[in-house]
Amino acid sequence: MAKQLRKGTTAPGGAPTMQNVADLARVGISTVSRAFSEPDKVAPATLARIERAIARLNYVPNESARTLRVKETGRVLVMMPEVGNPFFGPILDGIEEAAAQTNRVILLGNTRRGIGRAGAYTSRSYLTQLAVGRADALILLDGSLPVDEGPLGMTRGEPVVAVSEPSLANSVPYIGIDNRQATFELAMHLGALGHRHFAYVSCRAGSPTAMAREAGFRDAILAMGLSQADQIIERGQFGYSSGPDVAKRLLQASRRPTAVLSSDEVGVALLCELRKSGISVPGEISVAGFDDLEVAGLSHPSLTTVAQPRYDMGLAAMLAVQDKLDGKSDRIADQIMPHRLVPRESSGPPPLGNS
Amino acid sequence: MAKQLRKGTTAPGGAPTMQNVADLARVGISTVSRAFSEPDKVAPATLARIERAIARLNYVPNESARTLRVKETGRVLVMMPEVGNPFFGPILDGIEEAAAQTNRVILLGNTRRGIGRAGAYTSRSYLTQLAVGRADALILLDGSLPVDEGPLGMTRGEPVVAVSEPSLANSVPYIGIDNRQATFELAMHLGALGHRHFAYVSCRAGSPTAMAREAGFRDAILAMGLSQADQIIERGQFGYSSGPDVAKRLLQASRRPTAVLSSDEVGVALLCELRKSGISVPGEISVAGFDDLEVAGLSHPSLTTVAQPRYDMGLAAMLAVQDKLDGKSDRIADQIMPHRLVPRESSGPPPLGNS
DNA sequence: GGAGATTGTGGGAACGTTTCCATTTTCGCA
DNA sequence: TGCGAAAATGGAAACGTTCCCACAATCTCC
Repeated sequence: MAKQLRKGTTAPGGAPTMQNVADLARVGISTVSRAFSEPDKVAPATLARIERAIARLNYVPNESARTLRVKETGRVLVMMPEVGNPFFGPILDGIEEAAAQTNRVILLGNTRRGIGRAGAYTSRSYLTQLAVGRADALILLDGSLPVDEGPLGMTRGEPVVAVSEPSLANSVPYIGIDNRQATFELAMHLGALGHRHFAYVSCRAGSPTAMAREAGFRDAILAMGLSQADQIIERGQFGYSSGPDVAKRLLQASRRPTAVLSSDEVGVALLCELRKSGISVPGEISVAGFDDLEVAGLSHPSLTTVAQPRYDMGLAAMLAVQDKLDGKSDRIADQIMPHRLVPRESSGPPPLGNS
Repeated sequence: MAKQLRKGTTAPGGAPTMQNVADLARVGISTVSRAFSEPDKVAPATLARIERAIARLNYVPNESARTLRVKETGRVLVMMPEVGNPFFGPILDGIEEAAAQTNRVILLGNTRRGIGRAGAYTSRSYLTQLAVGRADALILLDGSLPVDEGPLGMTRGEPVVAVSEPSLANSVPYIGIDNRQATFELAMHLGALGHRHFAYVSCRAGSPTAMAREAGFRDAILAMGLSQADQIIERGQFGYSSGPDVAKRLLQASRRPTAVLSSDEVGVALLCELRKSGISVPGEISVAGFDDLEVAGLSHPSLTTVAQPRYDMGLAAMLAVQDKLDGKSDRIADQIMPHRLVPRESSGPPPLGNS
């Protein structure tokens, strides 16, 4: 009942509060708050006392209380189709790097389960559930996510940006390479080696990226003056596991291609399969991938591919988002990043008499 | 000035609030709250009205306000040394899977920058900064992080668990394989093929995992009745890039080993290097990795290795954490998960006359 | 040496929930 | 019909910040 517990004193049960710091430093609570936000508006002596109190109490500001007032979470939601996919690794790394610079934090979301992962009886999508009030911005690594779904969607003006794969929702800025041009160059590289019969294996068919690449392939066919009819196009959702399947179909084709374009995963799997069948690469068939995953450089033969600056893409995305959040810009602009053709052992001239 | 705006009415500026829902549904605010937490204690008719209001207003509960009251964030912090490393992919995937089941969310932290990433003038570590009040639990994918650092560290009783790599801090439960036993088996596998001269390349030297594996290797040497002196042990931090280096040193050794044990990364890089030098694998040298990364199965020759159930490890870790959070258990127990020896093409009998 | 500016400080009202408690309504049953 | 119990409901006090405002103390300058 004594005076000393007039104001809560030192942390009773839970974590120490700002009030506790204020009491210990013999100042008002608003002065403590000020010490954090505008230290130079606090007298040096007072500041010192407050700092000491903070250290003694081991005080850490309560983030929820702050967020409740200020309406900024310091979190950025990153949605991706598979957390485990190595393709996303460097992107995530870049995002994290930028986030760290402003003490922001990454919230990880998985689109695998798609929509409808709502709790209770709010019939909102997982995305919305997760996003509204839980993060300040959204970085999409999966274009198929319906961002502007619902009456409001998550779009209360929070920055949204799509990385590496354009969003199906229009009006979402895109940061990534020019897939069409990149594929065009890759195909032309093979063409320059002498190839005339191509197979194009499209992964994640239907996605804007897949379509852009396919278009780039067609551009090249046209540019080489070849007949579209001669070129095989396979579509589907292929991973490492599809090697045997794809290989079989390609080899059975009435007119066997001398060059195959696809993804790094399919490419490497294909390499394995062709070796088993005793078909030499690039002697009989050239193979090219896409993305320049680590594995492309380590396979045998090493895989010709196109490198995307994945780390930089992640970095750029997060920086753009932060600029918008911090009011340094009011719109996120599309950013086309440079790709790089990486010719390796798996591409070479076609067998003689087969041009 | 009219009566209708007696209670804030419909969302003026920001997001709709629970009060707005209450007004629209013509009930008290506590009834709305109850509708969420104990729907069966609310009259069906009332419930229906509330649901309709929620739908109409597009209401989503404010998480910060809830957290402020209830002191549960629904977030779990996952700290890892490199976000981009493919080894962590499946682990993260498992964690995410389990998290999704209870509507929890993953906060990603990077230990790369280590300690000292504090903001303002709280001299707390990044970890503590991040953890206290920002997450309900911590999953460590990097044993070297000093969890119990500081007067309190983050340890206010929040569940902590180390996955795949034991924490240097004692008292942190470990979920992962028995690295010593696994390496022992791997070495014995090579021994059974006839090998007598080994090289062991230790990665991330100094970590508990590395030490356990090295111990397992020594166990095997002993079990085979071989002299320790004959066996080469290299230590360091090796990634894919170390192939040439490691290869050179091994081949220069006074007594060239016929079998090399290391990680998948080093193993694959080594394979590349040996091929370039015209040394046949496994004809002249057998190579074994560890972890069974995707690349191990795709390299040429495919790499003998030990598989860890990474997805299951992540899943188990998150489940254990959640059980503790939800009061279903009061201690997280160590969990040794089963590993699996994966013999592939890169291991075979030593060259004749070299046993 | 006093008026007005400047600097430093503290009080208290939000922010949007949850939860305790009190109150009102409904129901079961004699 | 009436009485107690049970079921529904609403009011209001936290939770720990931030920030507007008011007040006090110290300067500045003629």
